[in-house]
Amino acid sequence: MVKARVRDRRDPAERRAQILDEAIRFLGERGYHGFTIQELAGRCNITNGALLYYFRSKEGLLVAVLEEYARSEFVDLKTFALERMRREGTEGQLSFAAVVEFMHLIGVRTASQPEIERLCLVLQAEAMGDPTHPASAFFRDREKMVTEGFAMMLRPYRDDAVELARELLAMVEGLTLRWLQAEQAFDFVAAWDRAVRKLLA
Amino acid sequence: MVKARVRDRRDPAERRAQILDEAIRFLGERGYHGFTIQELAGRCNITNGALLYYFRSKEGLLVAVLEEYARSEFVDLKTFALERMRREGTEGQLSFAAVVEFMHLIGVRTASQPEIERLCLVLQAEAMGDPTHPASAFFRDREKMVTEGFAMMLRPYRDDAVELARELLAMVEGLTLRWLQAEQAFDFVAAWDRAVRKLLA
Amino acid sequence: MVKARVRDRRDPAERRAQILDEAIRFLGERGYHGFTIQELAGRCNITNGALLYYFRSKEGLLVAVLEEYARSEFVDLKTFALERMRREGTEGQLSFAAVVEFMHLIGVRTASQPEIERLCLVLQAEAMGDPTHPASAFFRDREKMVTEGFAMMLRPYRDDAVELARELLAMVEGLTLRWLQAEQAFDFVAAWDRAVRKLLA
Amino acid sequence: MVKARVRDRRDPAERRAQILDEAIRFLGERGYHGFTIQELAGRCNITNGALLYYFRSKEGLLVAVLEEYARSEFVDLKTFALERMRREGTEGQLSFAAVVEFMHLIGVRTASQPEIERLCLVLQAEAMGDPTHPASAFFRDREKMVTEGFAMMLRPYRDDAVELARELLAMVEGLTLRWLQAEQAFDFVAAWDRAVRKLLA
DNA sequence: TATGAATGAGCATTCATTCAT
DNA sequence: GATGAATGAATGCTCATTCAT
Repeated sequence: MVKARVRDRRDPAERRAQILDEAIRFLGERGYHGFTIQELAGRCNITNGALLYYFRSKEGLLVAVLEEYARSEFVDLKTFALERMRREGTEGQLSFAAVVEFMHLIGVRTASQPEIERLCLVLQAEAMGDPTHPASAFFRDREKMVTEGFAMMLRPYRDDAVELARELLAMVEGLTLRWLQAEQAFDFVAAWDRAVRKLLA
Repeated sequence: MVKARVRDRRDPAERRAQILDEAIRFLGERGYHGFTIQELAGRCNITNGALLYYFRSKEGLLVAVLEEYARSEFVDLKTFALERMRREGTEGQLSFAAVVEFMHLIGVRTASQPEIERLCLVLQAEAMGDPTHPASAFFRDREKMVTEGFAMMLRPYRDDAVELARELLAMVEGLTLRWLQAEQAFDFVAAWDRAVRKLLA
Repeated sequence: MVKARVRDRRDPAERRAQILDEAIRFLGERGYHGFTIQELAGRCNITNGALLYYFRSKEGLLVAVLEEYARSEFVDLKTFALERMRREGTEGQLSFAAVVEFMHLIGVRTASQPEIERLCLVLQAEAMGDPTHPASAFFRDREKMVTEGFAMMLRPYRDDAVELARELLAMVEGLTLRWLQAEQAFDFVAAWDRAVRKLLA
Repeated sequence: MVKARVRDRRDPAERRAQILDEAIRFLGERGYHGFTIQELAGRCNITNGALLYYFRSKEGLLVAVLEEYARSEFVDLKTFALERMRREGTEGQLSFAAVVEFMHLIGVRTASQPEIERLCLVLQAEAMGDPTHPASAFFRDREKMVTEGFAMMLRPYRDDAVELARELLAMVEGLTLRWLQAEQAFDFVAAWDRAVRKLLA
């Protein structure tokens, strides 16, 4: 309006990253339907026009956030798995000890990025019952991929790999939910490690 | 001319129930921010004015849905617990066998009302990061109540009652999430019973 | 809704009077555009349906209020004038002393019914610039009638009867406005009598 | 297809002024409760969204109009008073001749801006009986300020300064009311000057 | 790159009015 | 006479998106 905001020119990549970062937090708080371009732009100290210059639409922004999320997860976890397999000389298979360590790593990762976990949980829940939700396909695919990934890891050591995979995944998500709900009032990694031990017993 | 809606007068209690029922489904699909009074009214074949005649506001409707949910849960589970305690002659304490049965009952209940479970999950996630969400207080309170309730049940039999309660609750919610995500593609009750056995082992 | 209001059957004339009375107060507070049938019905402890049974529409109610107002004013003032003329044996003409007394009576009347005066002022202002206002014609006519009435009274004693009439009328209304604005903080009759003396000097 | 509104970009200050100008007229016609953002936008040939871009809400618009009104009145009248005091070398006091001239100036001002005067009258009446009206405080304060201002001016020359102030103010407002009601059918300035002479006699 | 004025569609809510009971 | 469920048309306001600068 009459604000006379100072024009704040920045490096495009940097700005994109800033928006993405703020978007993760904000989307995690409000969900896709509850957040607004306008307010997100405000949090980034830019105008809504500028924001839409980087992400063509609200949905475009969501997709970018989701892609960034998938990429970072892939990098962290896959890197670990590949690295381990190379070291152990096994091909496409992790030792049982490595599987346990992998589970632990998941816990550490989760505990270290509560905002991203919240985002994931909120969007997943929002998209769950609604096939028209722009994140619907993403989470349906992810569900399948991740279950199969876990099952494959466990198959050499258990007959009930699929059920076990399901239990482990249910536990991480359920525990994360309670952890965030309780405002991180308990030690997530400890709780998760304990639960893993029981489920893998 | 597409109008020609016939005035459709109904018994108030019946209409209220109809709206509530439709609202549970719709809220579970879209969440609080994603659903609109307009469309819900359409699904009920009434005007938005008529809907707001029964529930003074969007938030009022949500509260009514939540209250209905809490009431029905309370009736089902508390009834079982009290009945059991009476039969067993114990006071304020369930036998271990009854606790196991109680867990089973929870699974059966969950599997029998997927829409309500979805509603609960979606709203909980939506409200999680946002203290201004109209369901925020409800789920914060519920979290505490339910954790304490579980812990109390388990205390006579385990030293780690609180942690165990947390694990069990995380498991139901996580399993429900996956079950709904996978469009109920696996046997929920069996999966839950199996997980309970492991966690209580 | 679920209120179970007790059916409160009453004598029609009495009910009509009750509604009219409440309507004068409420219309005076909010004006025609600012008041709602719903709230007025609430103040009368009946349903909006019942209210519209007596006055077919919002506009109908306004007209009834205006008619009642005009009737009561006519009765009070005209009665005095006619009575005086009869006593003085003059025909269609008041003695100067009677005119002064008439002015005083107007002041007393005004001071005795602030709600009605507020109603009149509010509706008049509201209707002033808006020919589509349902009270527009009423106040246009009244303006003419009342100015001519005053001028006629004064003509035998003054050459500038029209201007004087205007001044007197402007003064009553202006004084009433300030009196109501100031929440009746000064003696209206005294102020008016004083002003009349000056203007008639 | 009736759309085809051409995007009409304008200088913000100019647009604001245009809206304010149109708002004064429209508010004066319908009052706060009777006017709609929608129709005002139509008169300005913009969408209601654009209008609310300049004034955040209906109430915000009213406040802006009132502020503009107060500012312009202050400038016109205070300027005259200060200028006069400077010329006459008196401090904080106007000569009696200047007071008379000041009254005349008020009349000229009033006659020159019927729309603004109507606005003021309509809003004042509307707000009079209703403490929740957004202009309520404004007119309550103004009432006090203006009465005291007049009284102060008159105090050096009269013992009954307060009563006299009241009479003068009642007269301007009453006369304005009749002038607007009668669609400006008489010479306002002449009528007011005449009345002032009588009241100051 | 970024701004910010403007649009158009949509949303929750209000309200006068109707009408079966 | 009176109730209250239901309608339909507004109304203020929000918001994703466009676009000239």
